[in-house]
Amino acid sequence: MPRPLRSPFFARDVHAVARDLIGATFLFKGVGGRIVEVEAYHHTDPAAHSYNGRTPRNAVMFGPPGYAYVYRSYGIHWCVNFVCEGEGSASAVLIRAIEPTEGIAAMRRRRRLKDERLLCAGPGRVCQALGITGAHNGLALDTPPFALMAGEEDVPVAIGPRIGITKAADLPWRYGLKGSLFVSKPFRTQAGR
DNA sequence: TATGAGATCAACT
DNA sequence: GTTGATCTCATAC
Repeated sequence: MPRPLRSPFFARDVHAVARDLIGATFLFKGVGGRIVEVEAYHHTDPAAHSYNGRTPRNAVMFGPPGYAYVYRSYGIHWCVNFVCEGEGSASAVLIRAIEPTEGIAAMRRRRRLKDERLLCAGPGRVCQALGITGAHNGLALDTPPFALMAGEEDVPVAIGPRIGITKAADLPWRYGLKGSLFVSKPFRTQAGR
């Protein structure tokens, strides 16, 4: 039986959580799949929303671990993060891509797309496919409508620099499932370099 | 394949 | 007024 991931799982170093989330199953109202790509954001990181202190938008990041931080990106998209470490540490993991396994028909309806690879290949796409919006900011991840289950042990994890940022862009804080066709952009290790 | 514009909101200068 | 943890569509090479 799948093991649910609860608060203690998130009350750890944000990089350990990010790596362990690869291969885990993430569902929202029964729709979702296997997490194949995430990025870590530490509060000491200039690219983190929490770097310059607390604002109404990022307040959830300053709360306890194991909660969802949902924010609007570029005015139109929603992106979901999992709050990590301890209360006030303001670190989080951005969910960037999912391999769809549950509720694929519902995701296709929301995204109006046939290509399964693109349904959840990007942080904005993940929220659109699963139906996550700002209304779900601050909800606990271990109770409905959210559900999180541990995946297989020892999945192969690829690591690389984060995407779409300008500050601290060289830090290798992006984690992915090695060889997955569902990531938003390939990892260099996949391309064989 | 690659680059560019537009959509449109919160935070910051 | 500008920028950004984005995506889609259009046009160009």
